[in-house]
Amino acid sequence: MSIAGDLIRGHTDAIILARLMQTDSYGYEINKIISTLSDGRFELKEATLYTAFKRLEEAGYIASYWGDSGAGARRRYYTITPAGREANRRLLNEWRETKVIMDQLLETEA
Amino acid sequence: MSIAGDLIRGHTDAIILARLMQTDSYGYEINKIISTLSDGRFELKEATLYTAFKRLEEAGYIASYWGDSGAGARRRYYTITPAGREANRRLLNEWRETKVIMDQLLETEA
DNA sequence: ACGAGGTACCTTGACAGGCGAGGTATATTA
DNA sequence: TAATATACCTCGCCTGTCAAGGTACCTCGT
Repeated sequence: MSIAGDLIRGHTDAIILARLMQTDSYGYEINKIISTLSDGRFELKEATLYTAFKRLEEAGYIASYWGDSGAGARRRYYTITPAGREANRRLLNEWRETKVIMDQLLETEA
Repeated sequence: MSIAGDLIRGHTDAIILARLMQTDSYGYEINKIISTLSDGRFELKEATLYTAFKRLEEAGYIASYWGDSGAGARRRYYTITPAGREANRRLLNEWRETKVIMDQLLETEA
């Protein structure tokens, strides 16, 4: 089974920030890692990914710089800002909260 | 903390069907129960709720009938159909899958 | 008698995020 | 030289959420 768009909607930013908490990275790589971490069951579409980068950068949660490529085209690296780390904490808490509530709503026999 | 719309987006149908798996119910009551089950941390907005009923009925997952009201205005009751029970199983599995994947994406130090 | 508040339903229009489709450019390998 | 992988980006559609507004009934206090 694979997980589609609206199920993840609202968590895209959290996923990206979580990656950048580990290390600076660039779009293509982030997508690969997400795919790997989810055992291929989920991947952000490119349009979604780059839209999210733009949104996050405008919000001041990430910053970017051009890095040199190993092989292939040039890479735009992203790094998380202090505000981004803060947002990451908040979004992680929101996700944990969402889990609890959703479980209550879906798994309860009330 | 309370949970906003987009975090739940895509799971609205699952939430409603889960309620109707227990018993027939009507909009106003379903909303109350959802609010109660989530300890007031989440509630579907009315517009969202009625949009969802329409969508679910068109999909053949629920059916409706007018019931008599105890006190107040008339009530439109909803009942889950066999196809709806099937959908409920599928959506519940999707949610469980989503949890696993999201946890891998958000909680992993990879 | 009347107003307030709870019960109960519904629609319209705006908005935002996901994504299909399309485009650009470079490096490697067959 | 063609294919494939790397790598970035934009446009426009679609869909679900929701603020705002509307209708109607019943009860209770004054």
